[in-house]
Amino acid sequence: MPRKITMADIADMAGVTKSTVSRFFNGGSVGDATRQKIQEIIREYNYEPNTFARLKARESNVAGVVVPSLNSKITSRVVTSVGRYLREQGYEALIKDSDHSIERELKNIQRLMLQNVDGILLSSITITPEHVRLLKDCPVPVVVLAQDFEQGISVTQDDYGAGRAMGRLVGESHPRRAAYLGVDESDRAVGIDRRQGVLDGLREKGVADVLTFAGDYSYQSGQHMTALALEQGPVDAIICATDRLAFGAYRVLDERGLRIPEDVSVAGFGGYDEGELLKPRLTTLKFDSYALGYLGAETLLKMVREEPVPKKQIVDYQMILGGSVNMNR
Amino acid sequence: MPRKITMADIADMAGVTKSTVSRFFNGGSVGDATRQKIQEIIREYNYEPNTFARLKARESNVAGVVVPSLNSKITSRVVTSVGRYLREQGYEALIKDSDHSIERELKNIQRLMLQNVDGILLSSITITPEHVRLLKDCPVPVVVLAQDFEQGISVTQDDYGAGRAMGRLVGESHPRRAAYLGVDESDRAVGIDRRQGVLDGLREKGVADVLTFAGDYSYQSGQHMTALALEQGPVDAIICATDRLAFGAYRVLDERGLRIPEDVSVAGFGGYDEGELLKPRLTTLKFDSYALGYLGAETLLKMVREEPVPKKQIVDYQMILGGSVNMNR
DNA sequence: CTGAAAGCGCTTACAG
DNA sequence: CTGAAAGCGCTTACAG
Repeated sequence: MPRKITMADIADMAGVTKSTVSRFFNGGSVGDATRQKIQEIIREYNYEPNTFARLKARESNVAGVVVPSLNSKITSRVVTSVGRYLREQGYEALIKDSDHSIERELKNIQRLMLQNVDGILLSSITITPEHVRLLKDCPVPVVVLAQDFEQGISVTQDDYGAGRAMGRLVGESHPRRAAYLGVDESDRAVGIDRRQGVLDGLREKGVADVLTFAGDYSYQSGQHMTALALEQGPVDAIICATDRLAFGAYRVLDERGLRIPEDVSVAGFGGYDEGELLKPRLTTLKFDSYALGYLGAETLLKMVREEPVPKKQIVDYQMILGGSVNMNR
Repeated sequence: MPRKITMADIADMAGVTKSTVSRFFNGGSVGDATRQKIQEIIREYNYEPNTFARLKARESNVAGVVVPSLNSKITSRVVTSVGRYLREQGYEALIKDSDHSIERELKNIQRLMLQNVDGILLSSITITPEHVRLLKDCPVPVVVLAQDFEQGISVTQDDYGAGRAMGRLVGESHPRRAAYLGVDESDRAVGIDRRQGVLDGLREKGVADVLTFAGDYSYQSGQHMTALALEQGPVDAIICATDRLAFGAYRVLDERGLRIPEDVSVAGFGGYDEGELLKPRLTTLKFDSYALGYLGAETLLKMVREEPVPKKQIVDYQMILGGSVNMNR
């Protein structure tokens, strides 16, 4: 296998020192003839400097991106969007997947802090006191995505407001008894804020009898919680913390011969394309995940450049009306 | 903001030189008392060495992973699986998303080659002559995922065989006229091999009248190609290169009042969970993407250790029988 | 077991 | 405009 080509090799071939080649890449002054020559050689060898060897550079032009998983639709949207913005700005994304483990998440943050990244985008599973302690000593700017972060800068979704909007919408259908299929409170944004919004929205419309459940984010969990809800007697409406959970609800309701929305209304959060495939189409609420990623990355780079940024930004959401909520009652 | 802590800082605090701290981390000989002391200090400061500063190390313990997109279900499964294996082995994944651009993919490969990674996992959009040229000069081992790679090592799916199995299955339903909704030939595995398998499988069962289409991987494309197929007269069976395309077919057939499978059989590839939600459930074929990632990573690390590896490995697939193919004809 | 020194691939003042 | 030198955070022979 061939040896790796380095900046020194390029310099030799161009008959200059690596100082000059380095300046060529970093926008320092380089003579026209020299520039030509270097240009030719790097093209021939397809050379690009090793970003990670820039140990002495003031800026590394690398941003760390910590994500809870690479398997989630929402996260995929966020990192794709973050990646695009960073690329446009000449930055590279260093993606760290925590694979659903909070210890790995903390470790990932810890590592990035000591690596030469210019900043960190943290799409956290949940912000624990350990997170706060760790981030307090962070030598580079941090932007938290999709979770509130009192101690610093965040770009979030209005989980409470969205929940409330959905609660009201479903409340309009006047269910006698509703169920909320949620997730564990360790995820503050979804587990607590979103749920509270839904409950408040329902109450505003006079719906007070609400069963609440908490599971994980899986399709199976949606099925399981739906079954649990039905065991406790008749339910008119099921609001699910995510579309995937709603998919599970659809299946169980179908198995039991319960019609949507005539017998039971169903609603979700997420706006997954697949909701469109259901009969009836799922009523859901879609957060602008692309905006979340974009704004997060933009805010981080502003912080790197020491420009002022808002402490908190909230992205928009959009209600997608399917036919799964009974509006004729 | 606090300064970054470095190995030299740790060494100072422990009253030794950084040589010793480095040996501590890399398994060199360190006295018991010294070991204790260093242990304490790194715990207190949560220190971990900067992986990317290991410029002189023989091995970086980093593997590059190039993916066409972070938005695809299959890719998500593959990188999750790759990440898990690498982590178990004390390796780190450096993920490079090409965001559907072949130029970016080449650039990503190029960059990784010059960065200090021990090897590269390439989940390529397609292998072009440029890929071959570039990879020929690669200073580190490369494993190609999900595409044949004559010039080197690959872990693939049996796209042809899987296509043929599906072709035969649908052929058993004796459609008078079938349609295949595919993708561009630039993706060799899916665009050519899978399609050819389907066509051959159908032919084996006596189905020769097959309309073929090519689009992209989107839901919209599935709808569009289905509409095109129906314009050309009645069609009994639609085989789609991916489940997403099949979702599009479902929608259009539904809109036209055509029943699945009574009027038209539909089949896909992918085994997405969402196929289960459809009525009837989608008949689909699922490749073992987790095995693909796992084996790919395992093979790469073997190559790094200069152990022998097979030139080509093929992962298994599984037929998932839904109710979308009419078996009563 | 431990340290001094050289070096990895790059960047940055500082001279000239 | 260009180069020599020092340095980034780490690793590795080589002495002792």
